[in-house]
Amino acid sequence: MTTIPATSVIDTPARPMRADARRNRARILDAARAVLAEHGVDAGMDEIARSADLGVGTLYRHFPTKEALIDAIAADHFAELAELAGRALDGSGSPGERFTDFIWSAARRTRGDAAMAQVMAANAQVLDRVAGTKVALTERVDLLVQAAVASGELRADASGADVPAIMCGLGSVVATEALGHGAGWERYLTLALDGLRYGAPNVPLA
Amino acid sequence: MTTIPATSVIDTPARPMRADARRNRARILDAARAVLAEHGVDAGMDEIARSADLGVGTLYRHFPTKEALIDAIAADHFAELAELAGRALDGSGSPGERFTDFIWSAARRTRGDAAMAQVMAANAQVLDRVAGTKVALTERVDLLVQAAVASGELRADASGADVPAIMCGLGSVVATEALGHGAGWERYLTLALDGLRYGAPNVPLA
DNA sequence: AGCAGTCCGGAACGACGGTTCCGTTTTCAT
DNA sequence: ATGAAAACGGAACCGTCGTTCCGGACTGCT
Repeated sequence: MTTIPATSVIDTPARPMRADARRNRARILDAARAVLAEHGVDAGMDEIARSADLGVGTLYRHFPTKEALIDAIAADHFAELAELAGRALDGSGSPGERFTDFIWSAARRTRGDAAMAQVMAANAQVLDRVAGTKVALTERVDLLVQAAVASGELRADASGADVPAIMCGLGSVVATEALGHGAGWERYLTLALDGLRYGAPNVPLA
Repeated sequence: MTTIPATSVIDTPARPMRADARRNRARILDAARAVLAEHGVDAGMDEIARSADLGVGTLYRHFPTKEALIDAIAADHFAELAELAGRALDGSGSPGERFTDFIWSAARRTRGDAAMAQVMAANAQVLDRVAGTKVALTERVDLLVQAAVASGELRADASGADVPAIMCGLGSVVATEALGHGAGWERYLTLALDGLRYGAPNVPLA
């Protein structure tokens, strides 16, 4: 009796992707990353398809929806950030230095990517859908912050939850700057980080 | 010889607006403010018209374009902020207290207004078009910051230009929160303000 | 009251962009 | 080599939304 190899219910399909399909999938992701980075989430599917030298139909074969495509790219982005966080954790220097290293590298990565800046800044739905891929990032950020608090370099009440808020603000500063305004995202980050440092006055003036 | 009273070339029209027109204009602005505050700049003209109990045609009689309507409301908003800045200037307390008073009151005003948060956060074109109404605000903010720097309450390199960056970040934190996320805009503002204080470390750790 | 001019209402229009559909092409196992 | 399954291309579709248009209602002056 020939038993069919028991592929678990939800698993990679028995048959691997055809060669051209695999190649095109990669081209779509590359093109989408580039076009979205330049024009933001409002870029059209046609534009992405053209940039990938493919028909729109092919895009929809690989991603059922524009939303799905953006989610996939956002998930990649957060995976990259998690990777950066991991590298910072393994890095040298004091805990505070590791923390700021991470923040600056993450900011540099996000800068110049209009779509990801928009997602960071104001796209809670996307953030929800990629929540799964964000856990690794969140965990590592928590570790970075806790260590820097313990070493006395960050204020005692600093928390990993402050980081998304800062990055969210950064996203919109970047997005505004991309349109020719703003006083510089570096300046913004410096202020925000200084607010997190130990020694910053914690009690509101007023 | 009867001389026509020389109304300057660009002036309020000789004939005042008809009573119903004036009434409806006010209703449009009220409804637009409310609908936009709740649903953000993506709210439809139909929705605004319905909320004002008027036909869309009437909207377009008063504002040639959706853009014009949003600009008008944004201009009002900045006028309000300028008013708040003026009140802070006249207020009591140290220069630093006056500055933080203004920031907090401006933040409270922007919070709960999705459209204005979006405009602050990422709508450079709108910001351009209302640039005229923004000069009063900018001037007063500069005065507030300069005084607080002089009194030693803000870091020496603080500048009025930092305020838009902070408010821009705040806009996107608020926008994200409106969708159920975020660690609290108050927390964000506190961090940002602490970064501006005198005594905040000015030299990057790394 | 009557009239001219102003203003209103809301159906219809047109542009835009995401999505679908199906004839054609490519791949791959036999 | 060959046929069937898988993938591609891109014109057409459809829903949405800003905007226009014009017949009808309303104001305000005489």
